[in-house]
Amino acid sequence: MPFHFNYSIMTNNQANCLFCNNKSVCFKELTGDELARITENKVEISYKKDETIIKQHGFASNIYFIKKGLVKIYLENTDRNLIIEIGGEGKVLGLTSLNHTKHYMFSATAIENVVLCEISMDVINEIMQTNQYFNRQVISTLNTTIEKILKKLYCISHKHLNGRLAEALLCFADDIYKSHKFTLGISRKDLSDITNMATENVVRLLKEFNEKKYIKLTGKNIEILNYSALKQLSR
Amino acid sequence: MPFHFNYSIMTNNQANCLFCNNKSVCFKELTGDELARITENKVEISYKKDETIIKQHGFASNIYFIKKGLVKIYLENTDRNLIIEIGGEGKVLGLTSLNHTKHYMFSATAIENVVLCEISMDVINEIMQTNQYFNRQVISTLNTTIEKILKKLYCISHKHLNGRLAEALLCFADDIYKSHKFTLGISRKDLSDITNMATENVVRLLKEFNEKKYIKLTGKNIEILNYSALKQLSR
DNA sequence: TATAAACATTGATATATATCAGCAAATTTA
DNA sequence: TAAATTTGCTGATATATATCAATGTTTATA
Repeated sequence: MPFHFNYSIMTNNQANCLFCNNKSVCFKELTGDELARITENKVEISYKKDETIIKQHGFASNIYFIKKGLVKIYLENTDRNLIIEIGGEGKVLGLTSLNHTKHYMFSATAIENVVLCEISMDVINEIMQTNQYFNRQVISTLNTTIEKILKKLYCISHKHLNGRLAEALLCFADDIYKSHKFTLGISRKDLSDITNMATENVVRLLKEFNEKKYIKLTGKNIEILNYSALKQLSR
Repeated sequence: MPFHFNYSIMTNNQANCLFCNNKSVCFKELTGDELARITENKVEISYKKDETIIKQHGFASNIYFIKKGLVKIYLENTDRNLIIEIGGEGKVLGLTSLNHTKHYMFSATAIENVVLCEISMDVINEIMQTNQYFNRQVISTLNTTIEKILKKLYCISHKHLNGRLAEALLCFADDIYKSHKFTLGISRKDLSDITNMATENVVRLLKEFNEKKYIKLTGKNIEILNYSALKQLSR
């Protein structure tokens, strides 16, 4: 069979950002020119579950706008990871390196199939020089991040195991899957990295919540049965 | 004795910001006009030890630029506080509310006599509309904050008591007092709110460090004797 | 100055949580 | 399909850390 070069795998998805209906709030009020500059310097990429998107300490060359799917954002360590946040549609990764460090502060991995736009940091820096609206959106986004991390810090430092796990489950139901019934895309180990406890304790506590009918647990399928009991525990 | 009205207590310190040699990096490249606007909308104030500067959940009406002295920045709670950072000269408080929330995210209290400039949030918002340099400095400052909080989160979630206390002592020596010999301006209770441990454990560990000759401890006077041992512990 | 209040210290004890070891179940690889 | 690897589960045990109670010490108050 003669060799036919497959052009499609060499061609980046270069849909014009101007016509994208799925823009991050940061990009909502960019001018046509600015969006054109972004179009020239972005690629849309798909990641499969478990693929690494950002590596902590690596050069912060791009930012990533999640269009579809979930990612775990975490601090890496030789012995143990700490998951800071599960990010979904609309989450922008990499802004925390802007005007601060050449490296990423954390790692990010797809926990299900993900579609995102990778945008060159250079063009972001360029737009920051000219568009105040963009800067203010970045500030707003960073402050949202700070609030989330402070909440996490508070949770881990002030709450016991059951409160931390209850809070994580409510976060899945309310913010991530937006339903009282969901299928966890992550392992018990990941849950332990979110709640900062031993995996065995995640297992034991999930079992306990199940026995007390706070949740209905079937492997990775979880249904919240007693929302207010979990809410109470998380205090 | 006839009553003489003391005008001085009614007159704010309105030194012109243009001639201030002590400007935050955020304010370094403002135009003369912008500095004039700030001059009109700022007051220099002194706080005594233990006075509250910012109250968590209060309206974020001003930002505070610390010119002199140390403050503790902390999350409040009915049972227990968590000190996020000890801030000194050059620290700006309140930026984390910009474009995000009308309220302060944390409380701040003077731990020694403090001189600061209180600047109206309105004029800060005004300058953010016109000066990109200012915006970028704010972004830089926020990202520094994020990195610090992440370090704290990591410390509290991954390290044991001795590591957490060692890290706190090194922070005092390296970043806050910038000397291996210093007099702590805070109580053992505050140290426990920094390291997230029981006050009794702070006392016991300080004693242990003293016995092992890692530090020389005399009440609130601390001298670092074995820097590398503490550094090792903090890992 | 006397008294009260807050802070610091110490040892004993209780509790929360991690670790270990062994096994079952599920998933991947050969 | 079988073997190997990972993931989930369970109970027993060890450990880190908090709590409690009592006492000394400093600082604030009457």
